[in-house]
Amino acid sequence: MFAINPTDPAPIWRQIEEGVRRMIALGALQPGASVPSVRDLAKDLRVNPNTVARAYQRLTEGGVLAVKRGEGTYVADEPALPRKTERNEALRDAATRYASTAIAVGSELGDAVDEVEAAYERVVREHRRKA
Amino acid sequence: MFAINPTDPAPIWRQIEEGVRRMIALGALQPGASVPSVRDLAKDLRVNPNTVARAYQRLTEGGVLAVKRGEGTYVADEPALPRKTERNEALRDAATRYASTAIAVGSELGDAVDEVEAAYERVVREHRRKA
DNA sequence: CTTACTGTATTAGGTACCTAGTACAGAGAG
DNA sequence: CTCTCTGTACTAGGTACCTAATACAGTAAG
Repeated sequence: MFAINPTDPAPIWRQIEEGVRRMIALGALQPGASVPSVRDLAKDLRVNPNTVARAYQRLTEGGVLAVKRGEGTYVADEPALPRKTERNEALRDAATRYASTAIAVGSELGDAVDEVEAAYERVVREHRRKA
Repeated sequence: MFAINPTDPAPIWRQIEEGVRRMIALGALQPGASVPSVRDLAKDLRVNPNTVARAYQRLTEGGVLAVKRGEGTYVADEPALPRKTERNEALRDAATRYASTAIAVGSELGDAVDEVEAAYERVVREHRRKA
């Protein structure tokens, strides 16, 4: 699936939530496809099942996943994307954080942009590989 | 000085540390200039003095700040920049995180880059204003 | 039916972080 | 000298997060 970054200050359940959203956005998880059980994914990521359950629960509430109790969890038929406003807001926040650290370490704008392009392609490639 | 983002999962002391580094990188804090006392900055940021002290201590250990005990804290005469390796690593990590969230919310590479450029200019302008 | 899987809920424990309060030593002004 | 500022150190408390262990209800296969 994807990897958990222990050095990332973000909570693990949020990293899982975002990871699933990435997989769906990139087509590595198609609508209707089944996602690993909480126990399986927890074992895969070396993480507690409760942590995975929390991420799945949030994704279900958000309309991204659909639960068939006792059977499994699946990608929703029409996985809900964040509203345009929320998406822009999230992107803006993330961009601000990135720009802040780029400046803090003494990087020029050009370098920062180059690094983003490289990272974007890298992440896409990484997910396509496992699709 | 700068603002603390409560929604940022990064610890406050790290946000302060990074903020000071930004100010120096942008010239808003010149070498030899005095930085606010731990109590003043704590009051300004609505944060506990111990949290500021922790950030200052790290910056001092890193050669960015110089402490004159009983007198105050100053920007080092030659504030140490992160080594090229560390800088590239930090930038790469940050770029990966940014690209990941951009993809997760369904943004194209172009939008992600545009947002970074806007954020970069915004952060620079914000600091220049208070220099 | 039993067995084995699914998601969900609950409780308890540990760690990291932030807060609050207090105390101490060094430097400068009165 | 006293007074006031500086950074530093320590203890105690609370919250968020992750872990661990257990239990329960629903579904499917044997």
